[in-house]
Amino acid sequence: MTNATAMLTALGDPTRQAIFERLTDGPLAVGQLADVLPVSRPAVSQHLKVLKDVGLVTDRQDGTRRLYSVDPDGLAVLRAHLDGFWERSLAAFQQHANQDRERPDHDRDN
Amino acid sequence: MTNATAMLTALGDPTRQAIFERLTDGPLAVGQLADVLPVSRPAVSQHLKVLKDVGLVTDRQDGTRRLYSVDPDGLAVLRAHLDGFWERSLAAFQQHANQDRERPDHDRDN
DNA sequence: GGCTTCGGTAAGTCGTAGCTTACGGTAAGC
DNA sequence: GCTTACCGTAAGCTACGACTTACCGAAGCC
Repeated sequence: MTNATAMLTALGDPTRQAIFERLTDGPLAVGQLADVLPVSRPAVSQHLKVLKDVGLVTDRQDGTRRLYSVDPDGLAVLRAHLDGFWERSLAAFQQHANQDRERPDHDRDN
Repeated sequence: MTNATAMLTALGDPTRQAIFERLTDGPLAVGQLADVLPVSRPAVSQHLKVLKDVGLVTDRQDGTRRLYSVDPDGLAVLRAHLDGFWERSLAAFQQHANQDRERPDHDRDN
């Protein structure tokens, strides 16, 4: 399982999506996230661990608090993977279109 | 739950990731996918239904078979959502950097 | 009309992911 | 030192989702 697929799996959970989306607006502490989200603080902490393990967020100490932010590098990896999907599907589509043009009689494709 | 978040949730499952990735190389029938993947044909069928419901794939009849392909429009929506993450996190990062420059004596903000 | 291929759906099992409460540990403030 | 604020981890419960087998329908082929 590559990094990008692990990131996709991590972002599969709606709560983690919400956490990550909040972090895109700027760094937040665990308690701040728990105040906004409909889950307990330990739950947020566990989700952050998952996001951190796959490289989507980073954490830094700030006194007694711990600030989490999105990791631009991790997000870049995920975007690159999606771009790969895009290019390959586009290429496959074009090839399919060409095959249709070469065989205009073709078959039933609806 | 917007379309993009639903797509992310759908792609959270590794098997669905594998299915989707195969489809980026071109259209495939259910049986063809099941032959390659380590799960049964009904399982593939169920996963395809999920991917179809969120708009990531489309299906078309081909005789007794049913061909599935990635939906470029759906994939575009997902990419746009990721781009939103990217831009917002970048903006937040720049703002944070500016704040640090304005107050080099370090801070405690809130 | 049979027969085969292909695929969607129903029903049921089982593992695990997500959540909670409870606890311990560290840093700041008095 | 004591207390408070903040957070991570352990333990345990529960719900859900991914999978299987079994069944049935639809489209081609003889």
